[in-house]
Amino acid sequence: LGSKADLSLALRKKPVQERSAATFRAICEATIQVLLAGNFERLTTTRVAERAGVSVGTLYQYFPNKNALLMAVLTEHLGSVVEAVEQTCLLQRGRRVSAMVEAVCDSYIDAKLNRLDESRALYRPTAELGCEAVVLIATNRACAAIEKMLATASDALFRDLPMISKVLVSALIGPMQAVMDMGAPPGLVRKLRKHLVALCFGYLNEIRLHSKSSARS
Amino acid sequence: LGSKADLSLALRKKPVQERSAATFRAICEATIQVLLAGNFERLTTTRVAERAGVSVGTLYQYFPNKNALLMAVLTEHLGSVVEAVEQTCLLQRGRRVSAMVEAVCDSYIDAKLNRLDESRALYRPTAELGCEAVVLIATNRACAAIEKMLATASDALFRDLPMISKVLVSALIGPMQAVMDMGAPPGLVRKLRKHLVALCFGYLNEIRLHSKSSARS
DNA sequence: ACCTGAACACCGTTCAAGT
DNA sequence: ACCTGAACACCGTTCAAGT
Repeated sequence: LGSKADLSLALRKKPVQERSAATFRAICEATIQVLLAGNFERLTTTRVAERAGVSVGTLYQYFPNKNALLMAVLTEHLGSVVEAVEQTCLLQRGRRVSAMVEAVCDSYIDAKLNRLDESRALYRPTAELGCEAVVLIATNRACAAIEKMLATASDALFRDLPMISKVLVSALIGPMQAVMDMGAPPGLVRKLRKHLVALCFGYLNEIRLHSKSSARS
Repeated sequence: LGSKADLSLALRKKPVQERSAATFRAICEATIQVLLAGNFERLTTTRVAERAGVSVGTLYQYFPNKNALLMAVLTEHLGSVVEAVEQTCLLQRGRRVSAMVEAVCDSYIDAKLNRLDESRALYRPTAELGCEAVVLIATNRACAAIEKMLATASDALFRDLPMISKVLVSALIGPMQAVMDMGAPPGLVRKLRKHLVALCFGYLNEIRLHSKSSARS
């Protein structure tokens, strides 16, 4: 037995054959089931395998460790959210800043709400080792999309768009998460929409290149 | 042996006597040491006890479980950050919004940077069970402080300050965390300062009650 | 080629026994 | 009053053996 934990998240087998693909999916779905059922601590390789109807050994044929199992599911989840944002960004190219901000905020919120349970179950262990890497990939994709969109704005010019997009993305995540932790009641979500738009729009208005500078400080 | 985990975070013994207080502190310090030394997975009750020069049993006289140990350290860390922000908020009462925003952002960033290593080591397991509760207490304190300060602003009026302060706090955490995950290089920190100010100021400018409304959408 | 499940190492937690 | 450390339950992971 190696003393160092295998931290690689790469899967051991891609669904090479017909039957094994079903097993693979069953394990992934069982993971979400177990996660939704109980606390994060209830997530046990044995329990997942049991729920998937296979033995532990089978699980370890496809995933190198428990974390990889969790990350696979998280990757899938984040991917679907990012995809929604990317779509919106494409559609908004050439529009005015206010339209862009509203559309992106809406699509982000909606994508999250579509999978509220999954998202809440998944964000508990988000800060685990190896998870940051996965989250970073997702946020980088979102940043790239937002960056390119903003570069095409018809009514504003920006300096340092890489930084601006990173601030926007990371600033949006916190309030969204907070609202979801409170169960995302509709009234609060409505308020959140308005405030996130104000946050983004106010920020962009503040750091955009002004022709006439508004004195401050 | 009870099958349910003891999730209570309450300490079992407050430093009742002279000697035991030293033991208590030793365990807390050992926890940070172990955390700073290796990965989060290296944090083991046995290892912490060993480093503190006591046996595992002694550790469990003071902390009901491993999580409580972690939370005690995190609480201390977050408390010091919040305290800095609270101080600044008091000092800024009655000032203009721009001054408030700059001062609060600075104090938040500085408080975090003062304990950069600790903060980075601590935020790995932040999303663990029971941690959210502790984080919530800290953010609620920060929100209350910011809310009261904003209510005294000389140049602006706000509606729904509870919501506004919550958005501000949770929006600031993300970008800050991202920069710290990158090691917080000075150049990036400088940029962060500017961008967080712009984020807060732009947002507040956007949602404050206007006398003359600037047309949007 | 894929699956099984007993076996191993290790960790959180306890408790009878020590001083 | 405080500490010890062997003991217990349980979990992640493996691997020889099965089909």
